[in-house]
Amino acid sequence: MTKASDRAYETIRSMILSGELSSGDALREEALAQVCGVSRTPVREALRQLEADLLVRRTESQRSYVADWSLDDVADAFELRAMLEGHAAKRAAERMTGDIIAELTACNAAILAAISKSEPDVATFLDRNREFHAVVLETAGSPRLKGLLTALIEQPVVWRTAQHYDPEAFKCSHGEHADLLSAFERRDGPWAESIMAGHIRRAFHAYADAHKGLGSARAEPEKGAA
Amino acid sequence: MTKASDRAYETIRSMILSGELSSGDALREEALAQVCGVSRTPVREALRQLEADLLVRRTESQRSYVADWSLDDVADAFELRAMLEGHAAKRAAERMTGDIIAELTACNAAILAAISKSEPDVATFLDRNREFHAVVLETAGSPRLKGLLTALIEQPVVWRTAQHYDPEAFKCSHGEHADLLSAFERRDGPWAESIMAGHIRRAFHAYADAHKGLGSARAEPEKGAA
DNA sequence: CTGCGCTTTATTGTATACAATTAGCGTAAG
DNA sequence: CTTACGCTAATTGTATACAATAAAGCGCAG
Repeated sequence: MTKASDRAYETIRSMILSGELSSGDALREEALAQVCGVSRTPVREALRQLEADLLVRRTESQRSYVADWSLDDVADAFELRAMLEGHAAKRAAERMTGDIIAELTACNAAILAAISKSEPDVATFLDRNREFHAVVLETAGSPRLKGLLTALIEQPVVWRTAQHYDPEAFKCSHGEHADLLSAFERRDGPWAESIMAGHIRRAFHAYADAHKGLGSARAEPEKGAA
Repeated sequence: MTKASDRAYETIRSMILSGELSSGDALREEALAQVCGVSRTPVREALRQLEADLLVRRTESQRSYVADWSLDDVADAFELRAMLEGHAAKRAAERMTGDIIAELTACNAAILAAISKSEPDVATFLDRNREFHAVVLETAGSPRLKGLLTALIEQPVVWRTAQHYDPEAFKCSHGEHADLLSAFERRDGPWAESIMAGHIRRAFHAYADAHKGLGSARAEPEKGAA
């Protein structure tokens, strides 16, 4: 996207993810246009994209609202993600090269460094973690899989649970990445698939534990990392 | 969507599916606006949607072209579809009710009737087949899965292979639906998953056979049915 | 003849005005 | 008191004008 619509997209998205807008809030184009400092046209485009991202829902009468994510919705998303990213890992293992293994190894080393500090560097962890998964997805070599997963990963639920991670959980995530690298080195697709699926499911349970007691009440936009 | 943008979407979509526009053709907003009898605004919206459907691709410089589907692309799409629809079938089996089984049974009976004529009624076959899969997907009860699969099913490749079907292939498709019903009656999720995945893969091979010899050359927009 | 860079032209991005639709509310009838 | 109808205001959809940007054509220099 280009300048204005991109700006609108990022602005609205961060307003949703930060909690400045809550689930169910109405999104009026005119108001958003003013907030973003652009006209309604790029705002409309951004809303379409956010709708595709499932961060925004539109009623039959074309009005937009911040989507609400029940725990069931979150579980649904994670289940699909586990399946699709597992599949991606399997394909990646079959197509793996030494260069990419090196890249992933470096990435996971950066993750280890970030979480080994006295005060874990969560931002770096999230960035590198995202990069790790992106490289795997790229290596899977399926444009459609990439498209589907991108929509699924870039979601509200997935972005603050890392805050709740204890040192144990960080190490666990790093260790699973290392296991994945072992599977990649051996070109063992099914193994990679199992590890990745488990990796994502663990992330879900970390999220669910942090929210237990809420039942199926709407989930606040929280971040979690796989 | 509303009148104008919907009209633009349908018009452009059918131009692509019918072959009036071929793979790689440039899609200029102004020209399309005139063809559709609307302004550029709804055309732009339609193009965004078609891009999400993967019928249209956009370059980095925001120009739109009719997407080209190599045999590899088609295989990629079918593989994902097999996995996701298999998953949907499994979930559907776990959530199955008598009413829905009755609905699916009626649907498959209509399919049998359509293909039992001296001249198979392909249009009815396609409609009912689509309905059958839609009901299964609905029963799976996962909004996200539904979203992902809808994007994957409504695709160019999938819409004319049924023309190439011989009576055998039609019967095969009907028989697999019947098997699926057996699995649903027994609430056997894994069985349903296997059948559905095989069902989709068979459809892919029907497509591939009809196009063998083309190598990875671009695939004409053809229809195939699962 | 070829390659680079500028000018021109085509195409898309954005803003704004206006039309159409929808929701919200008040009023009046049952 | 409830409900149904209709009016008003708010919101989205569409068209069009203008701005920005990228492609294409042309000329000039090497």
